[in-house]
Amino acid sequence: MIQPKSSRQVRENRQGDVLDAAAALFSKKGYEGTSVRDIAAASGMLAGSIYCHFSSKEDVFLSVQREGIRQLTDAVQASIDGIGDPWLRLRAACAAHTRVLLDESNFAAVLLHVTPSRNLAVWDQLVVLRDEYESLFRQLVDDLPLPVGTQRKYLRLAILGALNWSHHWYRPGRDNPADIADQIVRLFEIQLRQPS
Amino acid sequence: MIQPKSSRQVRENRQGDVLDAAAALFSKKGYEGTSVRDIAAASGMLAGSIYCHFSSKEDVFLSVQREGIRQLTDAVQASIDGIGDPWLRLRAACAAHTRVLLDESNFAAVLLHVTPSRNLAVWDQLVVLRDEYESLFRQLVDDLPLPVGTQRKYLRLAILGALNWSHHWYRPGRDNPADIADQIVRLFEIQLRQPS
DNA sequence: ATATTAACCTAACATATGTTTGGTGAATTA
DNA sequence: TAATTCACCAAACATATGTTAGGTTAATAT
Repeated sequence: MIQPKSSRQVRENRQGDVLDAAAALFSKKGYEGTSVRDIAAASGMLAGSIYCHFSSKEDVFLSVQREGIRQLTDAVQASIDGIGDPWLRLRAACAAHTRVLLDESNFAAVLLHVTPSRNLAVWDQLVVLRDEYESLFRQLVDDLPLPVGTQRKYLRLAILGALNWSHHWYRPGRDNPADIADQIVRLFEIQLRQPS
Repeated sequence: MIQPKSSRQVRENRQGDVLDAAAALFSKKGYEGTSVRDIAAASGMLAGSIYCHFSSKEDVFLSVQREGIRQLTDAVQASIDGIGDPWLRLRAACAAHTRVLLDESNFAAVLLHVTPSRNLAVWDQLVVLRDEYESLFRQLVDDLPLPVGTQRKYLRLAILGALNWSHHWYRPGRDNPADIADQIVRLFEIQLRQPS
């Protein structure tokens, strides 16, 4: 027998359905390119029903972004847990970041690649969210033993940029997220790793 | 005396005005976020008049992209002209690429950062254009003397990714495009460079 | 059994969208 | 000077948009 769901379970799942659908659509068609009717249809309801769960289209978008941050943060923090060597920590974090971005969900893809018109009210909140997440990597890079004078800021931005850009050329099956991250970090690591 | 313009000159300038306005708007608000009326207003005309110069909104978009490619290609090719050392050639090319992307025009920014819904008819043409441009960098990276086993594909993608991503954090005045490119390329170059 | 809740639908609202049609007026050509 | 061209406007078209108001239905609580 199909499990009967309580109404609260149903409600929560439906919220999740909407977010899943929204993440997929935002990721594929952008913010303005996705209509509330698109999202509703993809979650098996009609446009107006969305407003039972979210107060506006912007609200849906913001929720998707928050979920993206959550997934990335959780994955990165779990990946470095118990690892001591600074370069290995960075490599693990980058692999997790890339895995979530490329494979696991559309939420991270929306967070990193979908930029709605800057005049949205949510804009400021998004910047804060992203900065918080980036500070994770700031810490990881700061912990690296590097030659004096190495510009850690550019190192951090270059690594994250190179990884994030993989979203544009990644093809599932042909490439592998963990490989991509490893290969890219190595390009920086080989040169900069200090003999210990 | 202000030079009197022939009607053909006027027409061409107006076409250019429309493209400038479109590039600025596409870059700021995305493809779907920009309306034909927006573009028209920013070029001092009404929506319908756009169709005197372009056959559709997609056509405007494609023209912006083509101009972006043209600017990037010209700048990069001019920048490496006469330079022999492979690493210096790469550095020059990256500086030119970054300069055009960040400072000189919105056209390159649209080309690299604005992705309309994939079901646009122009999509295939865009991919071809971008691939052509990227092959310039493929050549530059192939010409580098590198330690055996270095994955040139990832090196190329990492460099371009890191540079392109600068568009997300670049702030005019605080950073400098040429510096950004130089600092980033140096991160790869310092020890990958072979003693000659 | 009754009252209440809340997820969802139906239908509409005001506005925005890409595009077309036919006209105007100034510049170019003959 | 008369004819022609062409950039542009005015107005409309069909459709799509975000959002709201009110009704329906099934599950929950009393």
